[in-house]
Amino acid sequence: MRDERNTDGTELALAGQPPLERSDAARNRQRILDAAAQLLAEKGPEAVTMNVVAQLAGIGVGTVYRRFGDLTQLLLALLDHRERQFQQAFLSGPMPLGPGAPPRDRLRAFLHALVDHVAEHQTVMLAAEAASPLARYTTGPYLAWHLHVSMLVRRIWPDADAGVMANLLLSLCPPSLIRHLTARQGITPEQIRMSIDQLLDAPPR
Amino acid sequence: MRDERNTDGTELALAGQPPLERSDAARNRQRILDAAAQLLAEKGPEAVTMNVVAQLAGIGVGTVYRRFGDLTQLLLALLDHRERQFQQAFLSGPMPLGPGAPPRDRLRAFLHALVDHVAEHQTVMLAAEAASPLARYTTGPYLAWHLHVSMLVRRIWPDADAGVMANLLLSLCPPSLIRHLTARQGITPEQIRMSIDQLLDAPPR
DNA sequence: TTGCTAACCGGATAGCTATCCGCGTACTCG
DNA sequence: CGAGTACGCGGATAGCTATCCGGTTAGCAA
Repeated sequence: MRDERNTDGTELALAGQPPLERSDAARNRQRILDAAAQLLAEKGPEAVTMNVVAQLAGIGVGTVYRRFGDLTQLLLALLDHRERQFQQAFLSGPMPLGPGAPPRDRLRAFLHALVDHVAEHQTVMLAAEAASPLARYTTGPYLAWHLHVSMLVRRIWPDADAGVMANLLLSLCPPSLIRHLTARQGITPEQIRMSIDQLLDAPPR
Repeated sequence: MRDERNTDGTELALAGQPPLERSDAARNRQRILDAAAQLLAEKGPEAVTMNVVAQLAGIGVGTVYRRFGDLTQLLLALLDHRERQFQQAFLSGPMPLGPGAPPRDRLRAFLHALVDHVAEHQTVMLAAEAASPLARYTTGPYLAWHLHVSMLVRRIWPDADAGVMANLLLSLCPPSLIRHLTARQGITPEQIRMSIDQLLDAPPR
């Protein structure tokens, strides 16, 4: 993955704000993530409990809580890598998702991509949502989505409340709904995207 | 308190099918609901736990689970009365919420009313959502909302997938979002209603 | 190398949800 | 009115999340 130690502390002079993680702490963080990922892959999201993760990682449960706060954050940490990819796609990727396209097209492309993104990671996201529903709105990824959509909304509906509107648009694909539609009703992400388009193109006067 | 038996059949509309509840069971159901309502009113939704409810009601915890299945359903049962009022309002109340108005106006009125309804009961609904996020989509109230909105959608967008579209519209006001906006951001239900309108009136080409 | 200290470790613990099963009782039928 | 039985009762239990705190160790400095 990466260096075991941040031996070169001297060079971190200007990045020195975070007080620097001790090497055993960094090692254990990685063990925890590995154990959680393994459990998730082999036995599904139900099996990812703090106790089991700690045991599999060979450390105490208290350590897991100190590193990740709670189960929700541990689960979300597993998605971190994919989340960064997604962010890069809509911040600086190719059109129409990335910059350059008209705001309306970018919004549509973003919502399409978000549906797929959520559908792909529904198990983890749903487990996180179950552990604490309000957490969603304060996670890094959500805030990034919100910022992006707000910007687009300001350009599409100049006199709307962009903050609220962005939240409404994002709530069109919560993990629980995606899961309900795809797993319990046999709906495909494609069908969901079509309905979203129809909703945004809206009013048959 | 009230009648020991459901001889009067108040709730049992046309159903003799359910094999009739034993009197001690009915008495305990009421005690549980009373205890839960009291806890909710006096100490907030956090305090409503199965153990505490059982103790306050003076019965065993096993009984609470047999009567209500799980915490989510117990909490939702507390809303049952209000839920029926709300249903009556959009099924047979005055225009524009009730029948008679153009579908588009009814949909708008329904979403406005739903925002208020959710905002009013956000604490209970949020606790229910936290206990199990997927339950939302299979509760009686949600199914009733969905049926109603589907009907309106079929008339507004005749060639849309009404089922999916209705779910999307309903997910515009999940308890968690309403709570997040009102409690943590200082947004009023009125502002949320305005943004919903703007979204539905949609596209500034 | 040695000593110091802040940070980390992890088992014990409290309180929760949900299930199980032997005991007790309300209702039915003769 | 009296006996049988199906249903309800509720304490004991397992497994979970999250917290706490005394013992331990990594990293730094001399």
